[in-house]
Amino acid sequence: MVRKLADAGETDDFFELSSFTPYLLNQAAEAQSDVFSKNYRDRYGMLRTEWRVLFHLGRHGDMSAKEISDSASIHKTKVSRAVRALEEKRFLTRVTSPEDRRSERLSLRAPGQEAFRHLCRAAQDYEAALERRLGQRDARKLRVLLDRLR
Amino acid sequence: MVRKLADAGETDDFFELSSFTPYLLNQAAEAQSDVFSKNYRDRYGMLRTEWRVLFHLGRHGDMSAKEISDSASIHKTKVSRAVRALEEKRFLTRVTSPEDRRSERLSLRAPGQEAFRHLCRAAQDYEAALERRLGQRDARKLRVLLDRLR
DNA sequence: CCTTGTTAGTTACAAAAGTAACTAACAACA
DNA sequence: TGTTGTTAGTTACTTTTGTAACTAACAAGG
Repeated sequence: MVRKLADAGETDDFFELSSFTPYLLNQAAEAQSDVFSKNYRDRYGMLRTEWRVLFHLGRHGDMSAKEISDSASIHKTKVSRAVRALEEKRFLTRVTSPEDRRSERLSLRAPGQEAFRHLCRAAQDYEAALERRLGQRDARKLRVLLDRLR
Repeated sequence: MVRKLADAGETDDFFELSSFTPYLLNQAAEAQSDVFSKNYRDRYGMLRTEWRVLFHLGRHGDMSAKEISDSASIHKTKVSRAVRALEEKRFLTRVTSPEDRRSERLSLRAPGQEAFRHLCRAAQDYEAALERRLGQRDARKLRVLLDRLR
């Protein structure tokens, strides 16, 4: 844990990357994401952004790409690509908005709604498993702390 | 926090993406990484993997790419590219190992060592600031929890 | 109408990362 | 020595992401 710089005796470098918070955050995020991504990747061939867009549509009802982009803080090009992918998977339809022909109303189709419900259940199960693993107190504490870091 | 699926009354969907742990983890990790990356990106034009490789060399003294790859859990192609970039920046040299001519001994040059020390200080400062922000207890708790999630 | 400026969304291009296949060197053993 | 298998590291190819430029539509003021 504690060691000096290779040869120079001048620096007292009591620093380990493996206990550096941004590093730990990244490792943990990657590990969790790898595990959960199986749910949308293996069964639906979805990417993370697609699952997020699908979620927002399922959660909030019809929205425009702009609204998703704003509410989910996803860049508009990522949303644009995710929408196209979801459209090709027949998970949603788009209809040009009558009051503003620049924007499109995005709606989940039946298969999209089904995927949404299935993935929500999977997410809830995942969260429950995590909670069992960490204990309810710690799981909640973790969420609070992470929220403060955003 | 609590809402039903758009119109179908059958599903009780008490689930918010914004309190889903993998999502929070990702948001927090990205936010922190964005902030700290300025340190190695703006001043040295380094990528995250390059900073990690530099760190391991500074921390453990001369190593081979394979050793870095193993000890840091970074895929060998990423290490390979990072090593080349660091070499082009004149931060390290490579010498073919005499006892195994497949592998190369990587050594930090003076500018690399300086960058290492500077970035370690920056990381320590960053960690200290985070600790002030969260409080020592919570900062430590966070690290412990993140460690359990890897 | 006709500018000027803004907005929704797409496309094109460049940067980064993952995967697989490759080269060169080693090791072990018939 | 020749064969077979393994390892260190690189390269080629593909996928994903980021950035900038673009198109079409709107809005406000002259």
